[in-house]
Amino acid sequence: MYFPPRELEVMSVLWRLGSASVAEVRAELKDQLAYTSVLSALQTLEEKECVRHEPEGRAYRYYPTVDAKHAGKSAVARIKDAIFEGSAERMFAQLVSDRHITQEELQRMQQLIAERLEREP
Amino acid sequence: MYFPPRELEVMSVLWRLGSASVAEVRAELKDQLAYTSVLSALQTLEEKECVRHEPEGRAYRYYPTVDAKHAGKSAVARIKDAIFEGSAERMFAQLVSDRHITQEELQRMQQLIAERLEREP
DNA sequence: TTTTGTCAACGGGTTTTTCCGTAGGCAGGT
DNA sequence: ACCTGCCTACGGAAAAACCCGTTGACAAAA
Repeated sequence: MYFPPRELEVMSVLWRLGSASVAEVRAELKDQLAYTSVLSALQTLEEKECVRHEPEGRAYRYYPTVDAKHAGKSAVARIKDAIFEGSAERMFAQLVSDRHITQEELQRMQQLIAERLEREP
Repeated sequence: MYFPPRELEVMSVLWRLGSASVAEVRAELKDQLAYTSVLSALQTLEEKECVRHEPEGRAYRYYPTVDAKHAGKSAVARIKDAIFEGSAERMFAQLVSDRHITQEELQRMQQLIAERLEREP
């Protein structure tokens, strides 16, 4: 599962909103694209069966058919293997080097690890 | 900084080996590509100034000009924002859900978080 | 009814990515 | 000198990605 930049942005909108019309996707994108450009992207994604649509009034409503979790799994694996030499630890180091992670987040991460260590001793 | 699938594989080889000739990159790739296919990928990457080359005997030796760390930073940010709604915590959850992370790795991760929490209380 | 606005479908143009065949250079062996 | 083998450069085909204009449908407003 791989998404080129623009298609990833479109998928991102659908994951965030749950579903969206062409106009709604368009409104969420940073770049100001023509309506038909966004429609094209959605049609491409539909061809790949990553989204589907249902009629809604005169327009279509688009739904993601792959969930963010699944896409995230493969994306993380790809980056981890290609860039961090397969090391989850190194990737993690990059992840937590982010300046604006809250203490609460860090603590919940610790909690997650702790639980996992208890579960598999 | 964004690499399409094939170019990412090539960069991955260069990061892992430090540097490589065309033949060496070719040998590391899973897909069996023609020699000129690998050369093309490297030339494309060179055009984008992501690699450079130096003569070595009759052949060229290619060096990455962007380091894995830098590429990793932008890749992680992109995936985090697009797929995990900007949440480092969610991405982290995906990262540690990997079945074959060792206890030692998990403990070092905890260590990393602990240090960071102490440093910024 | 006419106009206006929104919509999807279609087609086309451009760029990027991917892959490879061919040509030509160059060193080493015969 | 000639051939063999490895190398790069070049060109180009094919597919994918990207972007948008035009068209025709349809409904609501004027």
